[in-house]
Parts: sequence; C-alpha cells; structure tokens
Amino acid sequence: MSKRVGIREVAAAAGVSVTTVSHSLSGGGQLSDATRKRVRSVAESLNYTPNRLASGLRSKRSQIIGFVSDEISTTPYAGNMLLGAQDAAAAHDQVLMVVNSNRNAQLEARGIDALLQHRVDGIIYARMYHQAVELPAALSGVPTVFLDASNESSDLSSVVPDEEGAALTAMDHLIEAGHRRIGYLNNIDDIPATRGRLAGYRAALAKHGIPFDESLIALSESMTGPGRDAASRLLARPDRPTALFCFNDRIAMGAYQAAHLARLAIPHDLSIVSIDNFEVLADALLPGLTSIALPHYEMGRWAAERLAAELAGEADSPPEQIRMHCPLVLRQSVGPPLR
Amino acid sequence: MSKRVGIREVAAAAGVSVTTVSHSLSGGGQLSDATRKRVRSVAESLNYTPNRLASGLRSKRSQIIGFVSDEISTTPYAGNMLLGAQDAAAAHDQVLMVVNSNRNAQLEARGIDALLQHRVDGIIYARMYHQAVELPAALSGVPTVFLDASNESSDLSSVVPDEEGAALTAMDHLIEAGHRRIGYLNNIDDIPATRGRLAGYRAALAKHGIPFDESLIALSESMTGPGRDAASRLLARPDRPTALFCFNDRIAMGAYQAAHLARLAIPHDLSIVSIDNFEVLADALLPGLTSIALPHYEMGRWAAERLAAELAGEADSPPEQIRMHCPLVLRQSVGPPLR
DNA sequence: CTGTTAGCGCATTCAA
DNA sequence: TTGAATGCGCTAACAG
Repeated sequence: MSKRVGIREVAAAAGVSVTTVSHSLSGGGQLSDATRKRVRSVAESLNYTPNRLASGLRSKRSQIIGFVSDEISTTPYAGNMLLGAQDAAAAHDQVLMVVNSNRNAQLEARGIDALLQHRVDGIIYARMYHQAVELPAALSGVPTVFLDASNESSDLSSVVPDEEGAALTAMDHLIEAGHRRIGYLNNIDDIPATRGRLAGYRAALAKHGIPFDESLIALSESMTGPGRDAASRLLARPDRPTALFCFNDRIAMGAYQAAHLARLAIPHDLSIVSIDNFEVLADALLPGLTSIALPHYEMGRWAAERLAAELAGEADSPPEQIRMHCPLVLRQSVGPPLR
Repeated sequence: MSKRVGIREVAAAAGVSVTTVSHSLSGGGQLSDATRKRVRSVAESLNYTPNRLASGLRSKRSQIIGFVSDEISTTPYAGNMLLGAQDAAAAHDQVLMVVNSNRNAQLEARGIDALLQHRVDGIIYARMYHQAVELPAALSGVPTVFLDASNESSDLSSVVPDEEGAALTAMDHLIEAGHRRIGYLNNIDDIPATRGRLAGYRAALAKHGIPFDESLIALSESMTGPGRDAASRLLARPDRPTALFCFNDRIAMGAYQAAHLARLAIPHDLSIVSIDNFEVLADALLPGLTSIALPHYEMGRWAAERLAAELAGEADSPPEQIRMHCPLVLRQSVGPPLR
C-alpha cells in the first residue's frame, strides 16, 4: 500500500496549498473554476479519500446521523423506514449509524451514548410500531426527530401514519362496495394505532349514517391465531357481518382461516380489508388481501429530510408533527355484499 | 450549555495530566487503581463524553464497522443479521454504520466510499439471501468478512447457512415419520440455496435407500402463488407424494393452499416441511408449519465477532469459511403417511 | 507511576 | 484569488 494520501499530498501534486485543496473539494472559498477542476482531478488520480474523522473533528460536523430503534429485527416494516432514512441521508452526504435497543432501556442508553461519542449530528428516534415515547434524557439538546413515534408535550418534529385516515379509507372502500354490517377486528393493546383506527371506523360509520354497533367489534392480539378466534366469534353470529375490517394483515390472515372454517368464500360471502399491506401475507393470501399500506419508507425519508433541514437551517423552522397519508392497495378480497 | 468538557477539563478537575486521564479511561498505561477510579468518577461527575472523532483520528481506529447489504428492506430476515452483528459489535465497543445498495452497484460503490471516508475499521459485506459475490474493488485491502455470502476464490472469512445440512435435516424428519414418496418444491433461481438444498434432498434419499425420482421435483419462484401452482402439479399425480419438502416458507404457504384446493388435510393426507422458519408465516399457517430455521442472528454475530478478531489479532488466524447449522423447528405439519 | 509534548488530517482565520 | 499558520480533542512516545 502506498502511503495514505492526504490533503497535503494532493496539494503538493497539484502545486497549490492545502487551503486551496480544501476549498476545491468542499466547494468553499473563492477559487477559479480552473484550479478547482484541476485540483479535483489531481485528487482523483491520486485516489484521495477525505478523512471524515479529521474534517468532523475540525468542523464539528460528523455527517453521521444516529438511527435508534426499538427492534429492527422482528418486524418486516423496519427495513423500509431504515431505507427511507438512508436514502434521504445519502442525498445530504450523511450516513446512518444504527443502534437498536431491543426494547431494553439500558441497552438503548448505551447505544445512544455510543452515538453521542461518535458525535452524530442528529438522531432519528424510531419505533417499529407507532407509539408514544419519551425523549431519553441523554438526548435533550440533541437535534432529534421522532419516526413512527410521537410525544405530545415535546417540541420535536415527528412523523406517524394517519391511523384514523387509514381506517377511514378502508371503511369507505367497504361501504362503497355496499356493506353496512361491518365487523372490526381490533388490536387489544392500548396504542395509538388501536385508538386511531377505532376512531376511523366509527367516523366512517357516522359519515355514512350507519349506526355504531359495539357487538361488531372483537378484540384480538395482533397475530393470526388470535385473529382467527376473534373472527370466528363474529362469523358465528346469526346476523354475521358481510365484511370485516382488520387491524392488520396478520389478523386478516386469521380472518381468512375463520372464513374457511365457516365455509365462507372471500369475497363472495365475506369481504375483508385490513391495514399494513405486508406483502408477504397480503399478496400470498388467496384471494389477494386488499390492504392499506403504512408509508414506512416515506416516513423514514421524511424524518431524515426533516432532520437535515433542522441541521442546516440555523434557527428557523418550528417543529412539524406530521400524520402521513396511508394509501389503499387493491387486491381481491372485497366484493359486494351477498344480500 | 456549559462549555463542552474534554479530557483536559477532566484532568484539571482531577488534578492530574491528560495522559493520566486518557490512560484511566482507556484502561491503558500503568496507573494505580486509586487514581484510575478517582479520574473516572471525576469524568463521570463532569459528564465527560469522549470524542471518538478525535480518538479515531489519532489512534487510527474509528471503532466503526461498516455493514453493507443488498437490501435490508424487503426481506424479513435482514433484521436479525443486523441485530446479531450489532450485538457482537457492541460487545467490542464498536458501532455499526449501515449502507444498503438496493442491488445497485453504483449505489453500493457510493456507500462503500462513504464508509471508507468515515474510516470504518472493517466491513461486513452482507447479502440477504445466501449468494456468491465478488469483493468490490474498493474493498480490497480493507478487512472484510462476508455474511450470508461467499466467494470461492477469496481468502476472506465468510459465513453462510449449511444449505445441504438444512435440507438433510428436513428430509430426515419426513423420512423418519415414514414418508418415502416425498416431493420437492425447489426454487427456480440458480443460487447456492437452490443447489445446496437439492443436494441435501438427494443425499437424504440416498442415505435411506430411496431412489431419486426426478418427476417428484417441481420448480417455482420463491413466492406463494407460484408455489401453489407447483404444488398443485405434484398433487394432481395419481401417485401423489405423501409429503412435500419446500424450498422456503412462502412456497410452503402455496403448498398449503394447493392442499386445500385438492381437499387434502395437513398433516393427515399430506405432510409438509420447509426452510426459513419465517414466523409470520410458519406460526400463522394452520396447522403450524414445521420448518428449518436459518440462523440469521447467529451468522450476523459470527461475522462481527470474526471481524473483531481479525482487527485485534495482528497477523494470525487464517480466514475461516463457515457453514452454519440450521435447526429444525417442530410445529404440526408433519404426520405419518396415510397409507 | 505520572507529566510533557507532538502530531493525527483537515477547516479556517488572517494576510498577502 | 491563494497561502501560512493554528488548533479541533485525543493518543502515544518519551521523560521524569
């Protein structure tokens, strides 16, 4: 290996000073285009790779964004948020340093500490399911934006899915297909999604003048097995619903199974819509499951973009707290009601 | 904010020199336990946070590991590899800087360049599906280990699943349950998994003295729909197999659907085993799908651990190329053959 | 056992 | 328009 080439080697080779090189490369200073170009080509031919540790140390900008999440692993959604954030960060010449806590506060604290030691410029504090969070103490004073997470009393920017709107979209679709007795398989946890989607369910009914019937709601854990049981309960009723709106695709898969067990054909005897658009399921089910997509990629992107803006803008832009639209993805699980 | 506290502030407050502080904190040097402890507590009380940019610049060790993958997003496996790598890295006081290329060589090159600019100590070059890869040119000379990827002609360490062993385990399970006519729904792509699992399938047959019957093999894309079609073909035969071994869980889901369509009960009329143990499917299917787990977390861990060892050991340890064992996860999709 | 000192590679005044 | 000099915060000789 040849000796590592630094800014001074480039300067020597180009016959200029290090200052000129620095300016040429970073776009700063007042240089003639000629020198700038020449320096750049010299740098390239020398295979120069700027040392961001040094420039970060000097300029107090590491160009690193910390991404802390609760669990990147189990959820299949995670990846898209990360990806969105990464793409946006890359556009700003930043790179992501990721840390996840596995829902363990102590690990999270350690991870955050590591990020801070590496002098990340800012942090994206993400959750894999939309939830209310507290800003960790260590992060006070650090530029931070919440991703798929929010905090009422905080003045930080955040982005979450529009839960209520998502449910409304799903229900509108069902109601426009002609359904009026629509069961809702809701999640059992007390999280924003549970509350927001229920609100959307009710809002849709109200909007279309359909009375709300508490008995059409069944609660279930967000998994297929429990979803199946809950759906079976609803389908066993003499006046069974003609359509089911499901909290998520895993529960919807349970609803499919319950329908099979009850010898109900989808969508002929029963229509189903859910939320997640988790393709491994929604696309695989027979028939394909019509589902509302959660905009994970877009949220990730927005968070990184927003953070970059806050890092750039010296002292403007009040925090924004966004609820992002969730689009309907049509497949084959909805048809007109039987009767 | 109080002025940022650095090593010199700590030194002043503790009444020692910066060297002593540095040594106390890093564990180096020959200090009395007393001073070491005192310095540490002073540092803590001052809320000192070491600046890794500076220490990295000076020591030429950023303590950052680059993690480059092809697509973190779509696959649900990804997370666990990242997680394993992260856990192992954290144990070595390292942190992960992640970059993914979305299967785009140009993006990958840019990402790698960014990592190199940040002076990562080493790189984990990962694929989300086991595949043969070439080491990117930019990485020559950089400590690298392959994760779920390998390169025959390279002298780098790598870890991949033991594809053949996985298939063997699955087949043994079926054969021990009494099956002899076992169909194989293989993937259609020419990748190590396709070849390895087929080899395992044949090895298992040979081991138990069962003749290989080419016609019991059906090819399918690794998705549920195509898997369903392929399974239907096999199940339509007059001498249909009593069991199906599936390339992965998505194909297995298709096999379940084909069984339903053919009015075959699982496992009464048809046993199924597959590979992936992708819980969102395997656990959700009715009955639960017996599947071989791919050791993603463990591979991720191994890769980071191995890289750390290479970074520590100056010039020992020849490269290791590991095939990792894949354990069987029992659920309810296997029973004795009907006849 | 502890302190002094000299850079790591770069960005940035300030002068020329 | 360019160059010389200074130090970001820390580690690692080397001295004491």
